[in-house]
Amino acid sequence: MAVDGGPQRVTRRRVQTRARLLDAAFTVFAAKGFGRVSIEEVCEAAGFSRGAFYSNFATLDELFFALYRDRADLIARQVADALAGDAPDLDVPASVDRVTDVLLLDVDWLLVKSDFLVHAARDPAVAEALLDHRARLRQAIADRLARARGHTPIPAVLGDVDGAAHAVVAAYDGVTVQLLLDKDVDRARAWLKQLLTALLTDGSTRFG
Amino acid sequence: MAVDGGPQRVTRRRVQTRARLLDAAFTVFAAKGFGRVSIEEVCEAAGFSRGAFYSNFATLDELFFALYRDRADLIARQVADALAGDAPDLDVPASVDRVTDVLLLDVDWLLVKSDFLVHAARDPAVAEALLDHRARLRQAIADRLARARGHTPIPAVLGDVDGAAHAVVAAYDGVTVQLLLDKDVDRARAWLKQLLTALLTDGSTRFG
DNA sequence: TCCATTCGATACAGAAATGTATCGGATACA
DNA sequence: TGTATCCGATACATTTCTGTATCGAATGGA
Repeated sequence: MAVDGGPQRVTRRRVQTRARLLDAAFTVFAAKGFGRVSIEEVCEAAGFSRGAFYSNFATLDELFFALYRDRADLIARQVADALAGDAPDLDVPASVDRVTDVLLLDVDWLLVKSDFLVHAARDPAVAEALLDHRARLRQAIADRLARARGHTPIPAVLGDVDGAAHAVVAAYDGVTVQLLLDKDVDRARAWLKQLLTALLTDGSTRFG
Repeated sequence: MAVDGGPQRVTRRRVQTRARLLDAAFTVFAAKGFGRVSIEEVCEAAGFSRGAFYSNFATLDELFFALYRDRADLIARQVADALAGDAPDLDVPASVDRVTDVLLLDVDWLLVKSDFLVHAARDPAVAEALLDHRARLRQAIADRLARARGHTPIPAVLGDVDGAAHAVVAAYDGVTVQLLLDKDVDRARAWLKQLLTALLTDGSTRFG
């Protein structure tokens, strides 16, 4: 029943069951959307009965939260890794390429993440968790930008590196929206790179 | 039953019933999210029985689509009006202020719009409608930017005015995401203005 | 291997949502 | 005003989902 205090012995079987439920949920959520999925459907996709579900989670919301946390942590780590490895003298565009590839890798994840967003938008507790994750993501980006200052100065309008990191995330979110509609990953990547370039590098060359 | 061919006489009463259903749906969708709302709840909020609903719509999806179309058209017209009235010699920042105020006016609408986005992301026909609306929005922005060229040149990295309009929409979407989580409209507006300024004006002043 | 504990399947009851068929009152038009 | 048509309320049948209680099987430690 996923009660507080929980089980004393955490069985190996239990861990696998939980993982399979989460994986199945990801697939089903991506395909139909969180709002249109029943507990039964998740169990069926995982090859379990509802008994297994109620033994591991209290509600579908709880499962969704666990699912999001697991995957979001994974992504955040990937981004941090992708950026932390850079030598300080590498220019920002190279990092932009790398982080863009990580962030726009899996459309299914973007779908689930968007579901989670609209879910969080109506539940302050969930919203806080999402804001936390976004803060971690921004931090990884800000750290990278801080190391690059001097090589690639940041536009003054954005303020400091935190402001710039904020802008990067906003660009990412903005490009994501378009990608969700046209499903064109390559275009989205190119477009995100272009946007980030416009935001982070000196745009002294103009036309008009 | 909202069948093809529909009713011969479109009664006055029918028009009002439909409008009241749409208004009630907007309220309920904003509060609970599309995925968690039943036909019954919409009817109750509107003060009708389910008979009224089925007389006007076949499914909740159909109602949602009509709801989105009505409101989105309204917003698009407001944006177009806000921008079209500008004298060509007014600078872009003034337009930025104006369009920002229109776009980030109503958090409830942003909530519903986001629901519609994740809905559209899983239904190509709906996605096309949403892409259409976005194209209209971009057009209004591109038109305004085209008139401003010379006064405020566009960064070369963004390409032409269409690219710049694309960037404006992306920034809008990106800021919307953050707003949905922290619900801070004033901050979102200030932040959007800052982003648009960074994107559209010459960022020659740097720090680092 | 034995056994205490836990895990997940099954069965059941109740609730909620859906869609339809029908009927009385409202509405537009002559 | 009369009347054919339409609109929305009501009642009903059905499906779907949920949550719980119970039980046999699996598991991990002695």
